[in-house]
Amino acid sequence: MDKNDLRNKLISIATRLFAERGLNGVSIRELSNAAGVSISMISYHFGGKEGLYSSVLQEQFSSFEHIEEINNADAEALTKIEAYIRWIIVRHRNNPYLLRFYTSELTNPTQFFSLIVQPAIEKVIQILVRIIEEGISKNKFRKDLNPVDTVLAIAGMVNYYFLSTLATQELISHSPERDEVLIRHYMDIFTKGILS
Amino acid sequence: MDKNDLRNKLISIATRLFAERGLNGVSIRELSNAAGVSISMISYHFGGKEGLYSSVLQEQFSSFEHIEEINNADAEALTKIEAYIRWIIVRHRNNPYLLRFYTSELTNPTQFFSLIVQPAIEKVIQILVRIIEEGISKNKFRKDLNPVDTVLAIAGMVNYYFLSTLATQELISHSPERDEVLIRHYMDIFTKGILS
DNA sequence: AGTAAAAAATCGAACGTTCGTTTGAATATA
DNA sequence: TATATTCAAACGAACGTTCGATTTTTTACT
Repeated sequence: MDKNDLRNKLISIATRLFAERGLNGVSIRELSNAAGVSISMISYHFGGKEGLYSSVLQEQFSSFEHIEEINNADAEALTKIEAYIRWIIVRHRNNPYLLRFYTSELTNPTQFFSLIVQPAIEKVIQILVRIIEEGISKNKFRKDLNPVDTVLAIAGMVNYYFLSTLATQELISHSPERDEVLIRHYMDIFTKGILS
Repeated sequence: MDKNDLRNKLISIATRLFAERGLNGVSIRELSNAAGVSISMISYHFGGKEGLYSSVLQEQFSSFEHIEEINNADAEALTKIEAYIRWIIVRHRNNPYLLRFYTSELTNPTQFFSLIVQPAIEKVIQILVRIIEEGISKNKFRKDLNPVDTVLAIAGMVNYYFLSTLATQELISHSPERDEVLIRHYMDIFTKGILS
């Protein structure tokens, strides 16, 4: 088998299993059995169990690299904000790793955080702040808005989506249609609050 | 030592350690060492490691029982909403267990969820929905608001607070003063969106 | 193109460690 | 004296890693 074939296969299997039970909830024996290889392959290809877990996390956060597409669109600030909300919900809805990383299981969580997560968050915040500032400077948004705090208000709505889809599945049924209803509702309330 | 003394001591120590590293990240040897007793005490008093963990979780979610105090206050709907936001932030700020429970580590997470968490969430949502409906019926809020979705928008802001305080500590410094600024900002944006 | 040598990939077994639980004796409390 | 609590020791199971042998793939040379 080609080297990358097995690597990708192990990452794929690990992504599913770690999502369900976390780093310490899955053994390398279960992982290697599911892949049909011996347990030594995980140490060989990833340098150990945590190396495999880090690869999974890294892949999960890599999609944030494409956030800039939102800002490149030739649209008004409010449209960009809605595009961001829709983009992040579609891409990351029901993604357990957005929560897993908060409840750290790594031996050195700080290192992973500063390497992978913090740059991703910083990039998103920066771009959104720029969008808000653009809206203010064009007199579309209220002049007294604090851009950073406003970004936090937007991100709050979106973040709640991950929590609610994961935690309250039996309370509130989620679906693409329900996504749209909530996005419209969020934007509706939010729009009236920030327009000048 | 009195029975309840040791029980409370173990729960106290476990609350701190489990918060940092999760159920599988802490061994009963470390827990019992910290308490200065033998490891068999955990099985004796809690029926095992998961029994201790469940006791910790249960205690963390019990404070939601006091949510009704918010609704009893003789105040307008908008004031109650602000009171809710302040209440939950003050009580649960930086509480890692609000995230830990989402990334399940229990052998039977469904059972704990339906017994402890779901009733707590349902109660909070019900009370907030009632507050929104009250605001609508008194012509304070827009008549076309969907109460449930509006609650989700509010809860989104608050939930984000837990995430951001835990995850972005190095990005955005949090403090009681910062709490107030953000609460004011949230309420400011939100108010303009829901008033009739 | 064919072959031999080198490198990479895989395996199975074994290692030492740590885990949570159990047990029976000892101590404290009523 | 009877009951509840605590202890130290031991148990078997599971864990992640390592190691030498074996197989597969790649490279180098004719």
